[in-house]
Amino acid sequence: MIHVIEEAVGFIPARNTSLTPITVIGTEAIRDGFDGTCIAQALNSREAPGVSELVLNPDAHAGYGAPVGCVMVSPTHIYPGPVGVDIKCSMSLLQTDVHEDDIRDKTVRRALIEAICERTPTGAGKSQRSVAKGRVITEELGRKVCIEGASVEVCEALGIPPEWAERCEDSSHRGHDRTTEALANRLEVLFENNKFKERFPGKMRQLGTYGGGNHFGEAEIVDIVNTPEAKRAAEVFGLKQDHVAFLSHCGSRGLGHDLASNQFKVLEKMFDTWGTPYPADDKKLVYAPLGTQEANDYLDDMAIAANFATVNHMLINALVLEAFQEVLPGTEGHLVYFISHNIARHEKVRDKFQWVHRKGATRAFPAGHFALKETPFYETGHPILLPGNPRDGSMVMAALPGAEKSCYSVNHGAGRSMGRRAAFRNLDQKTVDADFEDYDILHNGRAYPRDEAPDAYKDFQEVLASVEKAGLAHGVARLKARFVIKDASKADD
DNA sequence: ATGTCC
Repeated sequence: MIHVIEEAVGFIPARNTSLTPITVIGTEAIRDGFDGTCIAQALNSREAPGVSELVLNPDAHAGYGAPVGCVMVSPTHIYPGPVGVDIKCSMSLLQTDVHEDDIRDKTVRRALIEAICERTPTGAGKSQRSVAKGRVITEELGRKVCIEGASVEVCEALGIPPEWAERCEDSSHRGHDRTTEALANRLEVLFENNKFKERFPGKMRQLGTYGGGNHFGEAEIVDIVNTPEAKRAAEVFGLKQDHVAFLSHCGSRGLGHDLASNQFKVLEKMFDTWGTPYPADDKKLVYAPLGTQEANDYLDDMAIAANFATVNHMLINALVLEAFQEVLPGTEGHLVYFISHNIARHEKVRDKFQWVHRKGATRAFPAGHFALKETPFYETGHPILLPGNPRDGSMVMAALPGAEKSCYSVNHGAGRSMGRRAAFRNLDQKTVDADFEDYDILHNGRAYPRDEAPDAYKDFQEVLASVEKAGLAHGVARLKARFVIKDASKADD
């Protein structure tokens, strides 16, 4: 079914042969590993109205309507499902000046884990502990967070260095008409709903928290790839060889979840009212044609959730830095980058502006891309932050011109190889925990959640090899985990 | 992903 063009590039013909085929990135081992549901979802998504292009990345697996690990492009339609329920789920990396030798001692690492967990809790529904050291999130500030994202005023109110904004893929999102007013207006409409209004203060108190599932914080040792391009990029990114960097994965928490779920419901109702057929009979592929009220509302909700996710990440990084400073006084740190893998962006694809839905996919603009002109990364490409797993490491990459073939996108990590239920059934707790013991990686839980174990995910080296062989990006630095912060409430299930 | 079903 997958036709091979190069070692790690192939295609799947669309069911409707008048459509261009689905681009598939992945070596033979990766291609053989895609499950049937994932391929079916890719075919469904390809034939959905207004979709001009679909890319399946090596980390792809079955998702909500569209596969996690795909890129869906449309000049005319917006698709909430292929953005996902965790709007602007993202990665961020904080580089510290702490040397790896300074955290070799387990006692130091345990103290760091405690100091970080004290400020940035994990788990569903968790809010900030003691409102994270004096930070008070009033309703007014919460509104500003949603409307402005990481603006100077919001950053200053929350103790976030405002200069980190230039280290963001997008530090603030605007509404459907590219104004901030649209978001202010939309928020007023949302507040007319009593449930939203009641839940709003609680949602805002989740700023600076990780949540559950695959979200995590991880202390890493940086190992810069030994090539001239990698060294040059690492210097621009501000990476420090053999020093501790902190990698975070989280998104828009309960707010994004509520806004996304509500949009699915609203659009489904519209489809049913109008008798509009669902793409490939899948309700999860509901859409709104651009220019309609429904599309505008969705784009505004997406921007509000994205702004929240942005400030959430920035605050987590500020709190993590504070935690390091408490345990290791004098620690300095700066944000390397913050980049999403669950968002739709208006980008130039094949010479025209289109909505690029990245569902578990990371933007990959190479050096010289016009959109990077005003950023520090015009000469190198922006950092691409790819979590693998604690045992086998994570990776910082930078895009190559070849990324054009995947609509300037790469994967977002390793990708699941087994579902959560299968992981609980198939993986042995002792074996999972032994990995952490053997590799001397500490974590905050009593046991590591089996559904999040390294072996519940695909072979990260094979995924990375796919990206490199396809010519999409090159490695800049390897990240080696030293401790993990993660919701461990399901570890003993 | 998610006060894991309003």
